[in-house]
Order: sequence, then C-alpha cells, then structure tokens
Amino acid sequence: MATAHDLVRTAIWARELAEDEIERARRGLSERQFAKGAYICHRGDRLDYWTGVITGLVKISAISRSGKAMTFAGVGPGGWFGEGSMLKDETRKYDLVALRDTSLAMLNKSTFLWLYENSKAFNRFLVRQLNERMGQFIATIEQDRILDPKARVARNLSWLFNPVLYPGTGGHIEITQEELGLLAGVSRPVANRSLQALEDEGLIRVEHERITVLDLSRLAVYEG
DNA sequence: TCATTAAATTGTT
DNA sequence: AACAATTTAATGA
Repeated sequence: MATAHDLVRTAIWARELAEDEIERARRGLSERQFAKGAYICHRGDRLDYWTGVITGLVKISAISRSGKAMTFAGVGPGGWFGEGSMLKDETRKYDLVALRDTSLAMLNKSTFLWLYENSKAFNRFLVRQLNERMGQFIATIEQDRILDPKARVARNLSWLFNPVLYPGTGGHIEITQEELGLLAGVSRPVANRSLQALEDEGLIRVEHERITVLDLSRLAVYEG
C-alpha cells in the first residue's frame, strides 16, 4: 500500500517540483484513515489541510437552501482538493464524506502556503486545477435541475475520468454501482439502468466493480 | 491447486 | 424495498 511519504513522488503536482520543494512537501504530509460513511469534514468546519486521496473515494457535496443535496464532485485515488479553502482562509463550504474506506494524504497549511509562495511549478499546477474545477462547477449547476438521472450518472462518471484532475486512471476505475448512485444522487437501481443504457450506446463498458470509459468526450457533454 | 462457502455486487421485480 | 443471480474472496483439504 502506498504511504503519504511515497505519494509525493507520484503526486501529479509534485512532478515538476524541484528536489528541495519535494522534500519540504514530504515533511508537511501526514496520513489519515476514514471508515466508509464517515464525515471527513462538515460544512462550516475548519480543515487546515490540503487533501489528497491515496485510496478510496470521497464525495464533495452541499445542501442547497431548498434542502436538496447536491454533489459537486467525486474524488478518487490521485485527486487533490481543498485549495480554495487554503487560499481564502475560510471554513469549508461543503461536506466531505468517505463513500468507502478511505486513506487520505494531508498537507498542512503552512507547507501549502510555502509552496504557493515559493514554487512556480506548484502555482502552474494550481492554476490548471482551479481552471478545471471551474468547468466542472459550471456543469454541476446546470445538472441539478436540467438533466435526467441517466445524464447525471454520465457526467459524474466523466468527472472521475478527468485526465487533468485524476491523471492516474488509465481508462477504467473501480467503483460499485451503489457508490456511483450516491455520487450522482440517484438510487442504485436507477444507476444500474443508466449504466446499461450508456453501455448500449457504446460510451462505456460495465464490468464487475469496474467501469471502463470508451468515449470520454461524449460522456462529458451527455444530455440524454 | 482445487472445491466449498461466505460476502459483496449486480440485475430485476 | 426485497429477491435472485453472479462474481469475488476466503478458507481448508
């Protein structure tokens, strides 16, 4: 199993960092485990770490004023999140839930800010990441009321395959239909039917505890 | 290595 | 929500 220490070597944001910067990042990293269903952070809490998923799956969601649950993103192994709260010094504006047993790498705030101030490579990564999230966020807003369940499943799937946010995933991810249902905000049977329909349309291939994406570009803009 | 069983996931109703 | 079928994992011969 990969540890937080090893992770620095493979983390996407560390690829272009200088040796001394990597060493600095390594010292600021710690590791924490979360059981399936556990809250990593509630909305309004202060969480002074930039967080990366080593193993497992995390849902980032919020409750709208009307009381409706809304998923912003699912984050799988290799994904990092929370840079917004680091830079703005605010409490979290969303809930973080571990959808399955999850191991997280946590970079403390002072180290994060040091990299932010001193590393040009780290800043390049942050810009790419924030830009990518912006696109996803906009898609999320229209998803909530416009799209049918099948399209929501399709888009949530495409997020998990985003090559900028999760470069590790080589075409397929391991996720159960129940977990995908939790992410997309649909029941498991609906997730099941949606996946079968998407497979019929040649966009994905459904296997046991695993989904392979055949046409990511179409999946990302799927509207039914 | 193979067979059996238990547990988890998927497909339907 | 409940049930049946399928696949994986774990165990032990």
